[in-house]
Amino acid sequence: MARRKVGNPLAFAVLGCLGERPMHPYEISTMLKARGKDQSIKVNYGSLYSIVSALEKHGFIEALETVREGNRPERTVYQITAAGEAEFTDWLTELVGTPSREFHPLEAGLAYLPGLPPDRAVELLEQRLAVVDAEIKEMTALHEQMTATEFPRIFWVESEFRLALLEAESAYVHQLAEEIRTDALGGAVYWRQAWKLFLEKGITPAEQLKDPVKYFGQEFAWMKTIPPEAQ
Amino acid sequence: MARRKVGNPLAFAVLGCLGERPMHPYEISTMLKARGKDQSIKVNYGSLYSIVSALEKHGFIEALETVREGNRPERTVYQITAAGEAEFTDWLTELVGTPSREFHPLEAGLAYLPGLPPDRAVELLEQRLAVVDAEIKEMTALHEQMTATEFPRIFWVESEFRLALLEAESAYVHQLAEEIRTDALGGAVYWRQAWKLFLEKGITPAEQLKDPVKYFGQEFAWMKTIPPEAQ
DNA sequence: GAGCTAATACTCGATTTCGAGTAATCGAGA
DNA sequence: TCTCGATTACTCGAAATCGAGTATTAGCTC
Repeated sequence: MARRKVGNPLAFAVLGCLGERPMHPYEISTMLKARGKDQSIKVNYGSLYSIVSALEKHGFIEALETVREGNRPERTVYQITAAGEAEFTDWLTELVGTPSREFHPLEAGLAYLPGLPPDRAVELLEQRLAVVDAEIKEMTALHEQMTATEFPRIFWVESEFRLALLEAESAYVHQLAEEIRTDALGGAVYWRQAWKLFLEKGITPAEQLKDPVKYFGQEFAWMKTIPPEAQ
Repeated sequence: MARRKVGNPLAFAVLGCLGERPMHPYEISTMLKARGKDQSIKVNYGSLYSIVSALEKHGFIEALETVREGNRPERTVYQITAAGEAEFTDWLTELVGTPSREFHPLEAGLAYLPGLPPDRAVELLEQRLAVVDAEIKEMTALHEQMTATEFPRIFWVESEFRLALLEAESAYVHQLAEEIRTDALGGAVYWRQAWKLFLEKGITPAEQLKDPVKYFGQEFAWMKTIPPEAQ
């Protein structure tokens, strides 16, 4: 069984909403948007109704009443149960107190970076930087505005945290692009040469690995000694 | 239809592996582990066979041969197709060049931080810090070791990037915990008071919101003016 | 009062996902 | 040579996921 009976982060947001007062699913979705919680939690509205059912099935929420206004579809109003409140607190405790292994897509990309020619890699890293830096600028402006209107920081720490991560990403990517461009990155020369051999002479990476000394010089003799399980 | 015909990051890793030479699924899984790619890409071995089938169905890989060694189960060896190579390069290009909105679990937690008493929040943030800082230390040591053995940096940039993110997380969480502890965080005083009222007098947050001036003083009059759609 | 757009309030089912299970074989030690 | 745990290699189905679609109504304009 999964660690949580209902594991989708949207379920966490639903419990958070219903902790305030009873609501019907559609109201929950508008509330989440209005509060900007959809900026910090991935809210997929297609999953909302399945998640509400799952929460009800496991006794975290219960139907309070079913109302009909005019000729509109029926709306079931749900309220949180004691078990639901406990689940929410437990979940919140876990989210704050326990780091969980995240896999950033850029990590996956970097793990296969030699799969692109170095110049192309630099180009793409710079393309990413443009978008990331624009977002940093936008968020910074928003934060300044919230500070100016004295909207208490406790209500937007999640946004501050996101900004901190974006700034770290920007700084790292900036530095990496620079180091590739100037061949200051260890292995960059070899990387450049491997792509040159492939593009100009059609020598595939597999062939290159068979005789690294021939293609890259004596200092790459070690490559033969290391089996395919490099690293 | 989804952006990618096979969207699981593991499919990206499978294409990356088969780009090197033909392999059978189980060999792919051991290769990914041996290369440490499972550190940068979420590899769920339960999904491996479904993903390989999906890749084959869409023409990104094809069965090369089916071999049987001794009485072992049959193993189908797959090779990448031209379409598969194109898909891999396109995917890699996207991973490197285009930021995608990530939802860090801590962001979700911070968005509901007032749901915990301030002192408990500090406690949990510090608990997280202990784990994160231990990991930072471990990774730093590993990086030093790789530098010492002259293992080229280009082969571990993904690890450097992860370290950069962890360091940013640590710095932010450290600062936040400190600011809550010292009430330097905007709104922290109100947050503390709200929990005190609730724990000592049983006044629920909902009741408090109805008459903020009474509970928090004149400077919180604005809270009444802002409807539930705060922020 | 006709027509249009935006908002409201869901529903559906094709895929995808993944944990847990299975079963064979290998190798090390007793 | 017997056993037992580790490794090899894969299967299955229950549950989750999510985009895309639908139908109604409110409110606005002309």
